[in-house]
Amino acid sequence: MREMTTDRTPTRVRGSRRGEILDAAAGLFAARGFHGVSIEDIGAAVGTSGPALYRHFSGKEALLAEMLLDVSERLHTSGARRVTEAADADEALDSLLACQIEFALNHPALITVHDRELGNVPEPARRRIRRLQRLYVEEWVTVLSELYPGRSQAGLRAATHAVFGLLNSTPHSAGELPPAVMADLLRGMARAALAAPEG
Amino acid sequence: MREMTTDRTPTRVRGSRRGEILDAAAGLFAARGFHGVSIEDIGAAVGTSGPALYRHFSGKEALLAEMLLDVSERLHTSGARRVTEAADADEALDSLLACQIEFALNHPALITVHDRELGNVPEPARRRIRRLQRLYVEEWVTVLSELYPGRSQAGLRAATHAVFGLLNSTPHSAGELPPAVMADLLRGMARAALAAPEG
DNA sequence: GGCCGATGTTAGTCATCATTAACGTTACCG
DNA sequence: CGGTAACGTTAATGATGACTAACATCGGCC
Repeated sequence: MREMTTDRTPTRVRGSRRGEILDAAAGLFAARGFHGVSIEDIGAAVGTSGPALYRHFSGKEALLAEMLLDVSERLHTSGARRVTEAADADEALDSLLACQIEFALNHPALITVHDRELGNVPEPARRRIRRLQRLYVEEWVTVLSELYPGRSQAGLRAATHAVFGLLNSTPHSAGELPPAVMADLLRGMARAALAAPEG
Repeated sequence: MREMTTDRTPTRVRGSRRGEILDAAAGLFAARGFHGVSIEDIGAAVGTSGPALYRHFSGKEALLAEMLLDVSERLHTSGARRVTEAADADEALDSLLACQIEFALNHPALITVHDRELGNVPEPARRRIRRLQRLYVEEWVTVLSELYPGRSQAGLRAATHAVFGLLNSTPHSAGELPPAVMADLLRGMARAALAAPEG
């Protein structure tokens, strides 16, 4: 989004290296935490050694920033798109659930890093990520307000965070259940949890 | 539990410093991650500077180990006690929920560290912590098996992890709701989520 | 009053690590 | 061909950080 690559394949495949690095870093960050992973580790994970990373990112923090920004953007925009396409609030909630579950099941490392490492992103990018996260939560709260009128915004916001926690539990119970079954289980639990009476 | 302190106050109050250090470290680890916090940081947080810690713990990892071991033990034993005291499975689940919610609301930092930093605990202690965590999950699964017969163990295990994620979301939505209201909300959501049909 | 144990302090020491420098290599493009 | 852009490589360099050493302090207890 910042780069001027001419889109002609520069030597090998397009931006393959960049993506490869981001993927490897996500896995490592999820497993050991941002400060528990060295530049060398990341390089080794993609078959290059250490400082080669600086050809693709300006630094370790920049790498993390891009990763989190990308996740926040994907969640927010795909959520927003599917919500506007939905016929009613109930369908919108289905879409939001489907998005989040699909993402959590397919990219557990990104989900993990996304809600752990915001604190390590330097300030210019941090604010943007926070903003996207806030917008994403507000999408949920808006849909839920329509679906369950009479519940307070604060309560719905807390409920939304709780459901995120529920759905993002996926990295902790990895592989115990086939993905499709897991998805159904999570959807059912989330729907029931949201429908629970407030007090 | 390992120390031979004679229980006569050694200079000031009993083990005050030890506990103080563990509390401060928990907050810091939760906020910045194990590797993002230096021994100096922890010392500064309790008013001493740096290496004073080594009078109380053999090292940074030992400190973390003790912290996680303590949390795992508290969750497991308090859970186990309240379950055996319960009249039936429904009451047992109430107790488990109450324990977990109380802990999550009162010690958000410990909860956060507990499910993030196991990987940084050195091997002798790690196995013990894992064992306690497994036992704790099995307590839940046992109660749930009795309450919802016909559901698979694997499904109930995944559901349990999901509920932990839901309840432990508390650190993310801190202070939006008064604790008592939050507790009721979480209890209601967790109960509903667990009661949701499997598919 | 002098020893001791608990608890600190400040100055090393030795690793690790992010980042930079200086120096190839390859492949395409004119 | 010669240039150049993308991509790597191996050595510094400079911080930071865990841990150790050597040296106080201070409250009780004989």
